[in-house]
Amino acid sequence: MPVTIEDLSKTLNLSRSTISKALNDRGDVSPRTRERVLQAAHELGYQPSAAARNLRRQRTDKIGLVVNYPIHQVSDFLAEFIPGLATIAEEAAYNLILYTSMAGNETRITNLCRSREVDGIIVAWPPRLSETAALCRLMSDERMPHIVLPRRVPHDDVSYVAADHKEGARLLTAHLIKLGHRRIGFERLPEVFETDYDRHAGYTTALRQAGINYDPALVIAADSSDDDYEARTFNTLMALPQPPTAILFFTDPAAIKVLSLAKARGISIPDDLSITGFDGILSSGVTEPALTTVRQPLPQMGKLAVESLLRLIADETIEPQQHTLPVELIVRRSTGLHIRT
Amino acid sequence: MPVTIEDLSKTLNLSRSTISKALNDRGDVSPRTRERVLQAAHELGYQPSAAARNLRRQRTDKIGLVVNYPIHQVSDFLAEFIPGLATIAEEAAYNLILYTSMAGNETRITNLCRSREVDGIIVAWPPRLSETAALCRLMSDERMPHIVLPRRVPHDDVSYVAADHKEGARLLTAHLIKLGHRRIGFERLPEVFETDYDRHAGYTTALRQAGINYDPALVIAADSSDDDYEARTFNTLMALPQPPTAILFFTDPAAIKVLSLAKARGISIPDDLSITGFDGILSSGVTEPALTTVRQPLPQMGKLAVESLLRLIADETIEPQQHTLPVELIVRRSTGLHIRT
DNA sequence: TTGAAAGCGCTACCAC
DNA sequence: GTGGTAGCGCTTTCAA
Repeated sequence: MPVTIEDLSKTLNLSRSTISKALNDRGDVSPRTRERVLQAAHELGYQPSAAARNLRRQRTDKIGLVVNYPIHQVSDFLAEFIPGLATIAEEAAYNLILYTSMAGNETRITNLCRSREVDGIIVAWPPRLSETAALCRLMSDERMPHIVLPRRVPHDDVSYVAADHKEGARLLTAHLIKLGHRRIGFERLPEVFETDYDRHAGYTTALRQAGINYDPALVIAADSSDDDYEARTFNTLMALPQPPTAILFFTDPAAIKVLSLAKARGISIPDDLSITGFDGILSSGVTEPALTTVRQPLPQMGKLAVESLLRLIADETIEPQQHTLPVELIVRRSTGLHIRT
Repeated sequence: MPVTIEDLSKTLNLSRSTISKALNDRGDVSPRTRERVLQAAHELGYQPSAAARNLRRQRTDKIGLVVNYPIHQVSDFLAEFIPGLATIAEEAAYNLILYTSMAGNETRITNLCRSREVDGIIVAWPPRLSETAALCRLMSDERMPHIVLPRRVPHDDVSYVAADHKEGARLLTAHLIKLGHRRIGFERLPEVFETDYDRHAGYTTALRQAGINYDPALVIAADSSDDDYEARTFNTLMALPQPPTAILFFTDPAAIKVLSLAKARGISIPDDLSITGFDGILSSGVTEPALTTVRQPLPQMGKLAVESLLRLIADETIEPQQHTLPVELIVRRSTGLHIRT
């Protein structure tokens, strides 16, 4: 049986309240008493029961990380977020509870809110926009502080931390234009709503700034439920009467797959075709050629998400926390000069 | 304010006990009453308070994942474990709480045990053997069910889930021998105790089976606190009067680093030198040449760890759970024939 | 079949 | 400066 405050009380002939005060530095306790209590607590190995504390204080000092996406598809990203998330949380004496299998399950989220087993929720990779909005409203109704990661939500009252995807796509496109490319393929992934929207906006912005006409034939909407979507994007674009000389893929893994596809077809990268990824995962640096890509500041995003959430927990009347973090263009060997013919 | 059992009680004019029984399918409750309770619970949106439940039942339905290693150094592995861990846990109605910054901190682990905020602990990447043993004894003293991952612990009373590193190293070595290599370099990492020991045993076994003499000069003990240890291993071995024609590195990232080191030095892989990694991370498949390596069944290991821990939680008198899982040799292009001179 | 009451371990209020 | 007491929300005897 663990040592309880009652045991201390008996040992020291002091009331439970006094002991509690001494232990929590609350109220007036004589220095001498404090000392005795601390001493005895240490000797007996007293540690307050988390459950009893939680019940009494009506908070748990835990935050929930709700992963709203097939977990194995995002575990790479998770790995980069977790150090930031967990470190900041623990510095603030909070812990992280992982909830992985509640994708799109409103009931389970509702129950999580109502059971009050966490003080706040980080919603990671929520599904399409309408569902995300519904989820957030639901949590608001339950008065559960929450923040969306890593996606921008275009609603004034929703907190989120995201990367600047518009600028990322703009940087990549501008980089290709500078290399002489004029026909630049672009892969979309509409299901990730604002992320997709922002990237597309960055792409068109770069084209406009360079005075290049937007050609809808060069823009392919992919569907990640299709196992082979990157191949489809690639094939569709290369089958065009005038195929592009460069393609922006939606993710690094997509671009990496295309690397081998191209090799198999005798298309040399970057001599015949430049391609880019997005995210800057570890693998993107070791392929042959290494990928030109854009890196999101995942560790900082994780930190910021927790910091913002803690702020929302501390004061629920605070304004929504909306953060868009800068990205970094990484130029490597998968993009090269386009020689005009 | 959340709906409590008391609210239901008032609404239905039933006692709290009856409601609790109806909700938990316990005791005898008339079907009609049961129905009414369930109905009202649903309508009012009742969800039991986790804290109150935990306090009363003296358990939390949570398991702790204590990461005993600088988190950013293992987050890649963590990512591969987490899907298995979390999925199995959630199927059994448990959740995972992450504790990342308690490396080597016995006090914090003790406190975690005493606060009873988890029902069991998975100790991931514990430090050197003696500390691991101390940690496990400590948890045993606190009667906290626990299991070590992903390392074998050579004590009868400690539960663990590990991969078969001995067989992994044996497979790699035998593969190289079959390719004609006789002088095979081997990198050790003593700090990971049994893992290192087992790998070394696999290496020597393969040599012995092939009738090759063990040459201590070919075995380098690395120190991961040295930022550049793989370069040091590589340089030391290649500076030998008779350098090896193949080297087993301790991890994939180490081998990947050496890939570029070798290229910079004009050493062709695998023509001049064969190298292998260990772990089979994603990147190992996209390098040029791709790495020959050994894959640990991380997802299964995660699953098994949770299953075993749940068993220990359910029945603390059960025998220790010790599991060593088979590994898989992945032959790729970083190893090639050695032509005798 | 239902209900009253005790109590899990803690904190906070209010007397003293 | 200290202690008595109530109560957080639930489950579990035990009695009716």
